[in-house]
Amino acid sequence: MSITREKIIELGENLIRTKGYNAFSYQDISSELGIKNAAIHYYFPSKENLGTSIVKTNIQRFEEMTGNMQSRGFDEWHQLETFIKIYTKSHREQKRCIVGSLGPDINSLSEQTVAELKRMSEIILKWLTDTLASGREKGIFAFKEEPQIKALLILSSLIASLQMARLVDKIEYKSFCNAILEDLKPAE
Amino acid sequence: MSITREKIIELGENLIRTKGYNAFSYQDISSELGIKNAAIHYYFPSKENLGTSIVKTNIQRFEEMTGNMQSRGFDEWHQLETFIKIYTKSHREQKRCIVGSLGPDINSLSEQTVAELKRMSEIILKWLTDTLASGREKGIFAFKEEPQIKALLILSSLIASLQMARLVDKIEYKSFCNAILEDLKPAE
DNA sequence: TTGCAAACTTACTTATTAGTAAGTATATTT
DNA sequence: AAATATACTTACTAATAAGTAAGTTTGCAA
Repeated sequence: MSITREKIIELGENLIRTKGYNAFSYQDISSELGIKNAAIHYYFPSKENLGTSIVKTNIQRFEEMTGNMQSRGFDEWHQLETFIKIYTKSHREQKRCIVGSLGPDINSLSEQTVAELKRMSEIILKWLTDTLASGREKGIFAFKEEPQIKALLILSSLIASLQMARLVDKIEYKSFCNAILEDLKPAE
Repeated sequence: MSITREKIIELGENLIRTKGYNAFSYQDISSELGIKNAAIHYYFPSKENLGTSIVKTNIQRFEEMTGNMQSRGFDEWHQLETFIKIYTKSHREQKRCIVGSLGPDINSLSEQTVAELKRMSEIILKWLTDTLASGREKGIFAFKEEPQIKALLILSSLIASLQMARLVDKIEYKSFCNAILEDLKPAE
């Protein structure tokens, strides 16, 4: 694949995760890459197109990660820990996640992009639900709620906390993430 | 105060909460109200100005609500329940809250608007923290975490769940909110 | 060496945006 | 009756947006 194409996707993702979809333009990308505006249209005819491609790339990345963890035999606790690390990394880099960045803009996104975004949310939520359920069966996790509800609670917390962290200064993000894991620990 | 001014604020708030700050224009408001673009500039010279006013209005509304609950002697459980009702109402109306709508866009908002938004987040978080802390002292709530962390967890969940609800179809929002309250119930 | 495709640039169009300056109608005050 | 303030409209400007059509360079294949 083309290096330029990959750089556009990477930069576009960063712009979405920092400024937001409607606040970035092809100019932001072209000036950063030292190319012309039309060069981006060469790879991605429309902005919708670029948006959709970015989401698709993220889905792929997520599925590779979970696939890897499962094939390496990570237990559920280890898997959840690894998953949460994505968010602590995002927090360090002052970025949000793709779902948290594009979600707010669904009313101004194309059908295709929305469809991919929904697919991504559902894939993440399904993985988290399954991991929580099988982890509880094995006694690794303990929680009262339905796995789906618990998954939604955890995912919501992670997504929104990245936003909140940019608004409320004194957040200790690590203790926040610890609290999520701690809450799942079975009583001795 | 002017009725037109109030209508502009109300419509602006709705647009921010549905489309997002960068996706709505003065045109959206003027065409809806049957006035000209410039009429909005008469009341709000700049879009930043309108944004800031909308946040200020929301802060006022929140402080009136909490003030009312306290003066009427609502206990902590009742107060939290009422607070959560704001979000179930938003969910019914397919809207997000102001913090959840503007938060994603802080990198493209004016200093003033960001300052007011931060103030709003801190006011909400402080109220929630205090309510959780005093509720736990009275035995109304039970939770392991620091009140501030717990407040952040709950607020994050509420904010993000409004976003998630628009992405993941099968969410039962009521059970989601129930789970938050249920989690705070002391063991018998 | 010619032909052709990939990877762009140049130069543009069209649409939309926030914002402004000057004018107008209406009601209120002096 | 004259002056003034309120609440706008008309008519625009300047900037930026996405997008396009046609041309250019470069490397490779026939």
